[in-house]
Amino acid sequence: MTQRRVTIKQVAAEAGVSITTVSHVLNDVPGKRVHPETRTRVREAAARLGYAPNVLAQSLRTQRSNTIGLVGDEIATTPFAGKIILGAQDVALSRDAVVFVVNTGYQRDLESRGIDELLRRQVDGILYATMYHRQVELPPQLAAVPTVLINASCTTSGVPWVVPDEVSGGEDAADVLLAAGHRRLAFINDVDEIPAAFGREEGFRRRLTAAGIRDDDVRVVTAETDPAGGYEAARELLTGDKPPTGIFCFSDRVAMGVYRAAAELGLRIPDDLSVVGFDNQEFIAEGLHPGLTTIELRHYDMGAWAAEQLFERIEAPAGTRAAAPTARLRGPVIHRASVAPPPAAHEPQRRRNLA
Amino acid sequence: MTQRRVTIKQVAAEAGVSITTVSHVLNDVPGKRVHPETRTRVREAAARLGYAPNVLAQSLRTQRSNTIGLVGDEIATTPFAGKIILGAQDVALSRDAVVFVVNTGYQRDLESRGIDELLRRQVDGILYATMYHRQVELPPQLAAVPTVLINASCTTSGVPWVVPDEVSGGEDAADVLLAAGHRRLAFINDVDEIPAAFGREEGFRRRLTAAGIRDDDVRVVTAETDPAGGYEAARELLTGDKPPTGIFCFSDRVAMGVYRAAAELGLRIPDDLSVVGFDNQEFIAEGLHPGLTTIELRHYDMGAWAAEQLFERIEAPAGTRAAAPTARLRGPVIHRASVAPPPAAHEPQRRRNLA
DNA sequence: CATCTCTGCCCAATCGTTTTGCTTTGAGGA
DNA sequence: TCCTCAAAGCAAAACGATTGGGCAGAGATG
Repeated sequence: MTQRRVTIKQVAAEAGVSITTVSHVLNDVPGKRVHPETRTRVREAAARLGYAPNVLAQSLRTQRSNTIGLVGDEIATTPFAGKIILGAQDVALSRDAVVFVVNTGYQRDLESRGIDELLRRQVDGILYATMYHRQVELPPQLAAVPTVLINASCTTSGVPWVVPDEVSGGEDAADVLLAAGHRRLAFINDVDEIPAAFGREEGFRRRLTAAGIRDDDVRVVTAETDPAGGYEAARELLTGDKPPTGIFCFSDRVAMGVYRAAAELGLRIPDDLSVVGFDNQEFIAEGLHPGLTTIELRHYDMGAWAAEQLFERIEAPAGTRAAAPTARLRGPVIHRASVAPPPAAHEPQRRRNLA
Repeated sequence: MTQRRVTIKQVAAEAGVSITTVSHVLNDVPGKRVHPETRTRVREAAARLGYAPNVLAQSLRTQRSNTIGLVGDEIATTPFAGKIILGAQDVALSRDAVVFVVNTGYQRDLESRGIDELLRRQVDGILYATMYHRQVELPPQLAAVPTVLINASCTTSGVPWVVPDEVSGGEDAADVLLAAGHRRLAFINDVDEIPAAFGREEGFRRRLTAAGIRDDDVRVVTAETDPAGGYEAARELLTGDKPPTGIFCFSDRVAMGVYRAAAELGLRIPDDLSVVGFDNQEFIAEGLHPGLTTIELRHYDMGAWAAEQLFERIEAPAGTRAAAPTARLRGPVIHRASVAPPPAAHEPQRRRNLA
């Protein structure tokens, strides 16, 4: 099996020229003159034999492997991650490059192993992704090779990164609820002190105060980022006095818990309670009933942006070190059916929708 | 940046020997005699310089790249897929190999592009995975290289494959419900005619008849494999006469719809209705309330099994073509809280639980 | 007719390894 | 003193490409 692949030498023989010439015509080397007739002869020979250059040999010679690595703590184990891979892969493939994927879990040694293995294979660059938006310290080995961060920022200068725009995510969530007419709101935030938590809360609060909502009409509580956490938090919010008419959830999974709490309390969504999620996690946001209005996390685009940047840096001649670009990607709000005007009754605030 | 990596030549210089000798000692080439003292001198030099062989050069020479490819239609875009990647990667890394991931979507040309790109990089073998268990025709290019199928079977002989054991999945689901005492059951199957649909139904039915359940006490309906489909199907099942007390769902997403239908009809799970899912799709099975009892799909293990097989075949000397092994992996049932004995009342059948 | 200038092509070095033979050295036997 | 042989190490040829520098031959030029 595995019959030997056809090499440049065979093409040369078939076309009756030297391998040099074959290389010249197949690569369209500028400044090299070869007779048009010979050109087509070579091309035809190559086509006839089904020749495709051996990338290993090519890479060895040119010191460019057309291969990038994607390493991350949970790059393969969460639903988001796949999208990152996909984004990166799509731009890679558009440049005839291929992507190594290394999932490190949270074992520092595995990460190190993986990166070494990639470097030994002369990857042109590495995408370093984290599952949750956070700040990281770069593994030292990465200094040797162009690197771009995904879903993470870092203090080392000169390293581009891309993260979700948490603040405007919070703003957008607020806007959706405000636009529907809600004036008493809550945010179920993550317990962990991470950029996503800070940012979303900041954006959310900012828009509410800008809209003139009084401080004691907005409650921010924290909970575990899962359905159980959301359930607990929502029960507490909804059974207290002056319950919110709209709840913004740190994640779709949290929203899942809110749905349950609402159902138990006899509150219909969206008639009695509006809910906005975060992530647009397929299977949840779409699967809930009614469909969950939520803010999308643009994992595909982060992967693609990062890959673009990476190739940019790989191709830039050594000296040209432009300042490292960074990006905060603003996710669109995905409108489904979980937001509606608040129930008309017993609202102390001015009421606007007098049909 | 990207300071040149240290090569074998530098190690040789540092140790004061030829590169031949360095190679001999570092690879422990059997039958080659080199003085113990020289050995340690070389080893120390290598360590001091932090030498790691260039895999590209190595591969070029040895025709073995220690690299495998994982290509699949949705290898990166579904929650399952990640587990497959992970399983494959883990066994690969344990052999100092690395995994290329190529997601092809359903575009035949992209698939072809991707595979070519992998072959040009001399991958030692390829794992070919499909998202849904089905039968496939192998891309012709794969004939050139060892291949193992994941989640798919194929008619080409000599190609190992691994798939979920659908039949025993159906059996296990039946057993769970039977053991709880249910005698009137339903299966919401997939509309598509795929192995998963056939197999699960076969297993499910087999156990029921073996348990003496009468044919008109088991209903099998089909629905789209999503919450909406499950909802519709469940409503119909539960509002008809002689409604089932236990429902086996083709997938956890379908079960999600069943939960909603039950809630609407005032049926509590598991008191009034028992539900069994399939997939153990994190975030759903666990996130539903009460937690969904379901059959796990062992994606990680499929990835790992396939990778093992692949390396086995790669390492087997050319002539040794053992018959291609195949495997059906039986998933464990994950017990949560959605199954309980049927309600005691108004059962026409013999009643057993007379507390 | 000698020289110059293109044109069209090829030689050989190189990338960093592995691997197949040598070659060198010194000890031991005749 | 010479020969043989094992031990220890090295030179050089791959692997399959790219690339800088030639080199032959045909026209053009003086």
